[in-house]
Amino acid sequence: MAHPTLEDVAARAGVSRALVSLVMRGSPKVGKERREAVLKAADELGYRPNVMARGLAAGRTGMVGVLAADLHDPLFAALHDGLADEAARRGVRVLLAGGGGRPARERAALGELLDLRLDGLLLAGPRIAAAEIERAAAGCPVAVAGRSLRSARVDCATGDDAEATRLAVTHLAGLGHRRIAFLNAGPGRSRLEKAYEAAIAAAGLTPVRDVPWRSDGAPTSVVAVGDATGTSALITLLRAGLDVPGDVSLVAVGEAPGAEAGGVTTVAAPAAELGARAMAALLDRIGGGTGEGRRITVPPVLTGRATTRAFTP
Amino acid sequence: MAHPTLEDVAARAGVSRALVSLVMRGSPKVGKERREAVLKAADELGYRPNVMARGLAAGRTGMVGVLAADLHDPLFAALHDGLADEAARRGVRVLLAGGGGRPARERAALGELLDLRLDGLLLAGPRIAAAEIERAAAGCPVAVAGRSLRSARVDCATGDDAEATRLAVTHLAGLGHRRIAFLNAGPGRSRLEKAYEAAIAAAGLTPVRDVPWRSDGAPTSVVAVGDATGTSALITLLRAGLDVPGDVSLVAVGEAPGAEAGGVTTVAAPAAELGARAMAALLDRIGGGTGEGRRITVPPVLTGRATTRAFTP
DNA sequence: ATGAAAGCGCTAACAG
DNA sequence: CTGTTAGCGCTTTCAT
Repeated sequence: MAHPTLEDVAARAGVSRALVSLVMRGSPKVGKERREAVLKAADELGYRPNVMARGLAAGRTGMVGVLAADLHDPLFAALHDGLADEAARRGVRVLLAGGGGRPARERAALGELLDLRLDGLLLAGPRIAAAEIERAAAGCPVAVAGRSLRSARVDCATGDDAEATRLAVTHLAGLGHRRIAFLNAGPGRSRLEKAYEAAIAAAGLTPVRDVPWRSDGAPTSVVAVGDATGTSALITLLRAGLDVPGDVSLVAVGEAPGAEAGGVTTVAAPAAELGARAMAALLDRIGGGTGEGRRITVPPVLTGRATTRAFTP
Repeated sequence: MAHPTLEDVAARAGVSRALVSLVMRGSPKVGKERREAVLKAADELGYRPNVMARGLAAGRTGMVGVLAADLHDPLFAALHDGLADEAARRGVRVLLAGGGGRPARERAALGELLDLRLDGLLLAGPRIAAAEIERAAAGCPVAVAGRSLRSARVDCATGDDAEATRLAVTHLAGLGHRRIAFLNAGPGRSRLEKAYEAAIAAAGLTPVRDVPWRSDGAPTSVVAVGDATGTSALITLLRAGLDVPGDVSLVAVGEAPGAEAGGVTTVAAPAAELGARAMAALLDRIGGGTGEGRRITVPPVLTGRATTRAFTP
């Protein structure tokens, strides 16, 4: 028998279907004797409950969907580690769908996930319009990780890259660096640059701009911002013939691919925690009814690796 | 109404449920008039078919599951691009599950996917035992990408890293390099090292081993093997004070994270094609009944970037 | 061309 | 404690 059903198990164990259903869900009100008979029959037949049928009948599936806007983003893998752990801890299954980095695909994937009628949805770094998310949230509990929405019924967990930038500057300043440059290759330039400037000012320093390497007032350290900037920045510096961290120290803001392998000191939101917090909020919402959408901010963490060193004149 | 059903649509359109079902699936044998009435009602109600119910009733879901052994592997994202395209092209939905890099988790995720009773399963880089895969394949069409199984009922699509290594050596030799070193940081050392040696011999050269940089017989080029080797190798070389590709050329075998951003010349299996081929095989198997398990080998491709240059004495 | 009826595999009240 | 009876939302014969 390819896929034995509840009924097959019941027949083999000589009991009713309902009894088997109870046993499969671990109900306490079944006699030891019968329970074991059922378990034995199920095992012999290789019975596995059909999740679809179960979901249809119960009205809940015990599964949540996770929509990854972009599977290429290494951030997502870390995020997934955290949210999967949290879900496993609470006995919930996770199903993924990938948005392929394109809003159109993401929208389609969201629709597919919605059509599955899962218990909830977690959107990781969504790029689609807020209104679309809002609409999805009307029919299904929704949480978002990596983007903040102003919505009453969506929980959001985000990092704080302005704070991360500030932390990077502070760290470098604490190491004795006085000339700290800012390097950007990504969106959000002005916002993070402002954070940089504010942090520089707060440390009693002045921004370093467009000063050539090895010149007199050359920076002794760099804060690199933007997703792919960490390792690329290191390579750029090395290519310029600089010793890192001998000549300049480097701190990358945000988890760049290969930052660990490349030994780049990084300050970023702990992605796993971001995922776990978002999942926790989602499961709370699913379980505990409703409430205002939560705004969760996870503070950035500095991971010291091999590209920073105290400034020595 | 939160989730209108077929029945709601039927009532609103003044027809029977069966009629609506036909229309939703685009059957040609429905009068134009009624069809439009149904479509209109469905639209007004915001009707979305429940895929669980549909799957249960139809015996097919129109979805395949993809199990990613390790979401962290950037290879998977590329693989997914290819397989998702192929699936979309053939009107099939894709659902993902992540193995978290640990066989135990992968096993669990496989079970969950199996319990969903999808139309088929695609295993990406599975680390679990062949016997387990075989067992899964007994109850559900299965294809594997990134690992070769000797199984009659599982289709496998793989790259060929020995061939990739050979190609890397040949490319460098073609560029005029005579002293080509081999750098390894990963499993499979002996196999790839043999491929390196064979290619070196075929090019009429001799292997370069343990010769210090800048010494007399120092290598003028390097073939770096192993998953994280590409960018790390570049960083290592730069750190050693070498100009790349001025002093040495570098070819990484396998798609390393950040290889593109770092501008590292790479020779690797085109992951998207790997995914597409595996998905195609799976869908063929689902559609066209059975047949011997296919063995698909996708030849590696060289992506010239900024770390190689012709040798000039 | 359209509707009625019988399930798909399971859960959830109910009775016993 | 256990079995019976209805569905969950949809597809699919089979009549009409």
